[in-house]
Amino acid sequence: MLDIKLLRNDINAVAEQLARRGFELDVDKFQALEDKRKILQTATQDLQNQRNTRSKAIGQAKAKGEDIQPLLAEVADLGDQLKAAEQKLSELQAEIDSIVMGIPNLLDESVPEGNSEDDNVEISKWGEPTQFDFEPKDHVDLGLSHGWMDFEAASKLTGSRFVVMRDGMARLHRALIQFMLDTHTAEHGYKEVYVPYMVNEESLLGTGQLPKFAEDLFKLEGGQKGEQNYYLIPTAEVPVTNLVRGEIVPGDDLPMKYTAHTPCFRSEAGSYGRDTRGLIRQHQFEKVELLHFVKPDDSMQALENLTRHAEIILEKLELPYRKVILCAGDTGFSASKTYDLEVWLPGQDTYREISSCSNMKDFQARRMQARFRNEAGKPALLHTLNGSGLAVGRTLVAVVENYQQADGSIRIPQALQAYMGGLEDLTI
RNA sequence: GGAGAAGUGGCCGAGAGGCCGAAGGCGCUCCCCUGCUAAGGGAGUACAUGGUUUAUCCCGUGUCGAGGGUUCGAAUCCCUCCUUCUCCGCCA
Repeated sequence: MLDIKLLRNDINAVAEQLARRGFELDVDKFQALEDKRKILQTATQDLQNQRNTRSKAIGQAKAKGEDIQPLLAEVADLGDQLKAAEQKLSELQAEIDSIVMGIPNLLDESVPEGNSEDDNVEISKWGEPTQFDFEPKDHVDLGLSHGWMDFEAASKLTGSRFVVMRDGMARLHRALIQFMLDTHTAEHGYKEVYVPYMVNEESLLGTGQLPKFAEDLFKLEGGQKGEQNYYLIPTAEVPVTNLVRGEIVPGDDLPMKYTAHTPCFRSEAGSYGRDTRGLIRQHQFEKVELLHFVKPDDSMQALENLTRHAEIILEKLELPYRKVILCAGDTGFSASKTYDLEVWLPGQDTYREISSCSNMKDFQARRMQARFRNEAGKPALLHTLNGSGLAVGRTLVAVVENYQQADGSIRIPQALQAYMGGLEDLTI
């Protein structure tokens, strides 16, 4: 959520900024609503003031034993007026809120212009695309031929875009998770957290998945109390970031760095026909997430650090990758600046996204009222960041494809061997 | 799942229709006193938001778990929900 004051004072500059990412802000509509709000709110508060003053007078008169009937007559219709005014104001406020909640974050100055992923800019490259002296297969062929991946079984159990993994592949998948968590906690200073995989609506509003992107989520029916409906998390970003929702943390506690492994559930609405083959785009996948809560001045540096922590996983696994900065049109709703890490996939003969690291600045914090006590002792919004470190399913794909041998076996990266009981190869 | 109890500022805790944004204590900040230590005295100390503009000040409004209701007036009374605790049951 953007600062409402910024919208009131400098809406044209905001609109101009948002146009960079292709978002059109209806300036006239917003200002018309704001003008109405100002008048209505002043009037309402004036009525409230009258009510309070007169009620107080009644109380004092009563205490002195005076006759309060004349006073009561004076306030007779005040209540109805007030109720009507409050009603109108809250309707108007709701309308303004829904507009404001639908406005994306302002982009950082360093974000390049552009409309789509084709305009993203490569920042750096690590390693070279893996060379083979045979025709490399993609992970689906490799997985199927050994019975390691079973998409048919998964579709029987559930449906399309799920997988069953068996034997060494299932273990390799698990090993990756342990390896990533251990690296981030032992070497990068993160605290590990375990969080719910279902969250309520407030949490999704806080991180920005709602109200705009409901169709991307799995919403649960039944089994929950009251009228509250739960959602499956689309990323650990939601539960972990919401840990600070409504909190005022001591300034000395910042920066806070958390890592969490969770499954992620995405409906992938609107992506029909894309990446239907294999593990690239599943309804359920595992991810190890990195999150920072920092003071505003530190967030740009924190984004560099966080991205670097994700890069190190790829380097330890010796997987060639490149780092790109997302252009204005490709940067996500809540993000101010995003780096994607793209790993080399021989099966697709291209780089594919494996991590996305973003600085949300105060956008999520404002929605969540996540604050810290600054030097002056006053509460101030903190900054939130998150990134994948890494997407486990896609990392598995990268390992399988880059480490494949001519005979169809998979070499196990050095860094993972300890997590595989010393195993050096996955063979049939 | 059943029975009961409770949610008040950074923390503890009083408050039971009006004089309550809220006693008192702890903590924190500033000042005074004190040779050091320990102790003592004084002042200040919630958040959001409107007027209102970078900010301060001032005035107003809202907030005592959340949302409704009763009332001229609600932390206080009523209803619904959420959460926590205790006991019982069930369970990985």
